[in-house]
Amino acid sequence: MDETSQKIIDATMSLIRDKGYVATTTKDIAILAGVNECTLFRKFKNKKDIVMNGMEQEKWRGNLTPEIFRNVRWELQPDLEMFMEEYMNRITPDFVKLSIGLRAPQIYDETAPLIMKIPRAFVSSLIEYFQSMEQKGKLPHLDFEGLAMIIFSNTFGFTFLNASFDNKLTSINKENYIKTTVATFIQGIPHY
Amino acid sequence: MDETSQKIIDATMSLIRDKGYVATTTKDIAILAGVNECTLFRKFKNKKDIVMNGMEQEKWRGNLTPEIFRNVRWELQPDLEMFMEEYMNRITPDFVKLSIGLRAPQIYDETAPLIMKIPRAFVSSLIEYFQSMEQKGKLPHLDFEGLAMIIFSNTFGFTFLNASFDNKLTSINKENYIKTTVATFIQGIPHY
DNA sequence: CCGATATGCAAGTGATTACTTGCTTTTCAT
DNA sequence: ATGAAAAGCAAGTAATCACTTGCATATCGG
Repeated sequence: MDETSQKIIDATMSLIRDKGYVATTTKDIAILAGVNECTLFRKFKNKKDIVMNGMEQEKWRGNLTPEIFRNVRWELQPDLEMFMEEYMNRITPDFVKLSIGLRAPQIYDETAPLIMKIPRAFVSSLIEYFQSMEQKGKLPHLDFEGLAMIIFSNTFGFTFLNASFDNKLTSINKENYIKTTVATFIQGIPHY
Repeated sequence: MDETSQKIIDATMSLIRDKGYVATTTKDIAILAGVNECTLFRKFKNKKDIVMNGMEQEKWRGNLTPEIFRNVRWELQPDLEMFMEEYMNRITPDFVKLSIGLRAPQIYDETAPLIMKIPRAFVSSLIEYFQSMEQKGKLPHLDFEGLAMIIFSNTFGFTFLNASFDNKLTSINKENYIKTTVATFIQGIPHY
C-alpha cells in the first residue's frame, strides 16, 4: 500500500464518517487527500473500491477480536468491566459515526456483514465466557444469551448515545457508568 | 393538509428510511407518491421542506411523551417493564432506520434536535420517576441519572440492534428481554 | 355545464457528479 | 544524467439531480 493510496483511503473514510457515503464526493476526497482527482481513479477502480479497501484495514474497521476475552481473571467484576472498557476504547464515537455513514444503498450490502462482525464477536465471546464461568463453578446455569445481550445492549447503547449526542443527554463519564452497570448486574443475577 | 401533500410526505419519509436523505431523489419520491415530479414543487418549497413538514407529523416522529410516565403503579417491576415496553412499541425498527436516514449534512442541523427529544424525554422522566419513588420511601437515595442511563442505554441498545440486524445477532424476544433486564436491575440496586 | 383549481406531461435549465483523456511536470531509481 | 513511473492539470463526457416552465388535461365545486 503506497502512501498516496493510504492518503486517499484515509480522506475517504474521514469524509464518510462526517457526511455519509453518498454526500462524499470524489472532489472532496481529492482535496482532503491532497491529490488530483484523477489520481483517485489511477489508484482505485471507483469510489466504492476506495471504501472496500479502507474496510480491509484495521484502522477503519474497529478491531475487536476474541483476544480480549482471553485476558480474563475469571472474576465477574473485573472481567466484565474490562470487556466493557475495551469495547468503548475501540469503538470510539468516530467509529460509530463511520458505521452510520456506511449505511448507503450503494454499499450497504457489502459493508453490513463487516459492521456486524464486532457485535457478533462480542456477544458470542461473552456467552462463551459465561459458560466457562459455569464450568469453573463460579456461576449457576443461566440464560447466558440473554445476559450477554443485556451487557452488550448496554455497552452499545451508551457508546452510541454518547457518539450521537455528546454529553447533551448525560454527563456521566464512562468509568463511572461501567462500574455502576457491572455492579448492578452482578448483584442482580443469581449466585450460588 | 391535502391528500396529495400527505402522499408526498409519506413517500419521502419512507424512502429516507430505506435509502437515506441524500440518496432519495425527487424522481423516486414522485414515483412512489404516484404524482408528477413537478407537483412536489407545487406543494413544497424543496426536498428539504418535505422532510421538515414530515417531521412535524406524529406519524413520522416517534411520539414518546412524558405521559406514559404518569400511568404508573409505583412499583418498580411493573413500572420499569411498562416504560421499556412503551419505548419499544413506539420506537419501531422503521423509526430507527428513519432516524439514521435523516443523518445527512444537508439537514442534520435541523433534524438532530428533533431526534434527540425522545431520548431526553425518556431519561429525564425516568429520573423524575426514581426521585418520586424515593420521596414515597420506596427507594433509597441513589445516582438516579446513572440508573436512568442504564435502563435507557439498555432499551435503546436492544432496540437499535434489532432494527439493524433483525434476529441475526440474537433470537431473544422483546418480552423476555424486558423481564430479564428489569429483574436483574431491580435485584441489583440497593434497597432499604 | 362551466370556470377555477389541481395536476399531468414533456421538455428544459443549470449545476453537480463519477469518471476519462491527453498532455505536462515531478519524482524516483539506476 | 536519464528513462520510467507517478502524479498534476485542465478539460471533457455522459449521466444525474433538484427544480422550472409552458401547455394540456382532469377534477372539483357551484
